[in-house]
Amino acid sequence: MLDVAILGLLMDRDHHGYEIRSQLRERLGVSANVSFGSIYPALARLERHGLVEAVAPATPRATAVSTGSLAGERASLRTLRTSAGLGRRGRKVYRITERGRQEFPALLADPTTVDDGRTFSLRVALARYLTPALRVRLLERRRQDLLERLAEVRQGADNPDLDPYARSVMSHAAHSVELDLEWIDDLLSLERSDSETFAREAK
Amino acid sequence: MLDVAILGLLMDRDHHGYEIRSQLRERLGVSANVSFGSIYPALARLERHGLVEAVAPATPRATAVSTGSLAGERASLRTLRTSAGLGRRGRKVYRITERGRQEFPALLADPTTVDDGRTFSLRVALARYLTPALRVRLLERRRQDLLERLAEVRQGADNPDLDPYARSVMSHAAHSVELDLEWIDDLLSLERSDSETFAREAK
DNA sequence: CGTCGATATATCGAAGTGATATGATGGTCC
DNA sequence: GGACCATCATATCACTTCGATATATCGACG
Repeated sequence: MLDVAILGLLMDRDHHGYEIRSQLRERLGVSANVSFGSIYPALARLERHGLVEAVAPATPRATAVSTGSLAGERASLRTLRTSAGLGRRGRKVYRITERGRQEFPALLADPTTVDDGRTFSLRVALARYLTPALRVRLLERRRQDLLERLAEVRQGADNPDLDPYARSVMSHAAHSVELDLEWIDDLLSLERSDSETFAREAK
Repeated sequence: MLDVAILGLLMDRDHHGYEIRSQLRERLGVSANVSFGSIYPALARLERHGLVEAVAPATPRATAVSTGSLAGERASLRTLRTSAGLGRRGRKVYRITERGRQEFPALLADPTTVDDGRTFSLRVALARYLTPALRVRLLERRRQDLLERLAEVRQGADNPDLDPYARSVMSHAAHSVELDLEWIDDLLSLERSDSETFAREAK
């Protein structure tokens, strides 16, 4: 799902790898610091698949092709780095390609992957790129999963075989799932009132 | 942290791999189904390190060393499987070793690893194996982390740059963290009232 | 008798983590 | 002006975990 998150950020504007990490926290609500050991390979992967591309920095200034002077060699080195997408300060800025833009909504909506808490939050954070119908499907699928999970943890919370600490974990998990369900129900009612508004306006 | 979870289950009683997966959900509150692709390698790892060992099943019955008859070959096959810890139906039951028992509390309390939600819940579910002082340290460390996280997500919830969906994710994250903090504060006050009770009794 | 669903172990490639290395940039203190 | 340090930035490594897949056994059902 990291690929989707990165594409989601690039839909807005270009980013380099280091920046993506902070943006994941600040804009998409990802709680853990995603490691660079996953971000850089992910960018390379996306580039290989043609969904993103490295862009030349704002100040390319790599015009000099002077003869073999020391300054010339420096310039040609700079040109090399620039052509590879390496800008000032060694930054490598990525842009989403046209193909990336086209395929992103399908990746975001992909119904074959089952959501856990993290991927679901990520998808909601990017939900503006989904159609209203896909948003509702996303929310209702998660709602079903949470209802099943709620039954499980409630059973655990009442299980006298468990010691007080384990029961406390179960009971807190139940409250946490209940909070999630309230959130989802709020989002669902917003979706429905939006579509009503739309229906009324269409009349 | 899977190793700690498995050892925690084995502290109670022997288990085989397949069973461990269900027990993680039922007794330790792990929400995602941990894949067998991590459980079996984890058991092999723990066995290699001498923290767990395969046990012979309840009905070993591997006495026959008859000559090369067909029945004899079957029996020797059975013996082979039995000696490797493979019981009836191919089950491989594991037991925690004495060394495993000794090292488990230190692994569970390990202060060098930073908790996310999953590892923290896991540790609380196994908190009966910690001393009261280590329990309090665990809870207070997590409390600090959550306070920092709360400031972050509250900022995100108020950030007008974000669209309504992303803000909703941030706002729900804030509520969720608040719920976690209430839980931790409850657990902490329980720890303190327990130690008071102990202090009173010691008088 | 066959076969279907649950039990059970095992392995593979891909993806993520945490640690570590390396270097450029910008600010500050004397 | 220059020495120095924190931050910014990319990259790579070994190890862990995941998701999919293969395989075999057991019990129940018609």
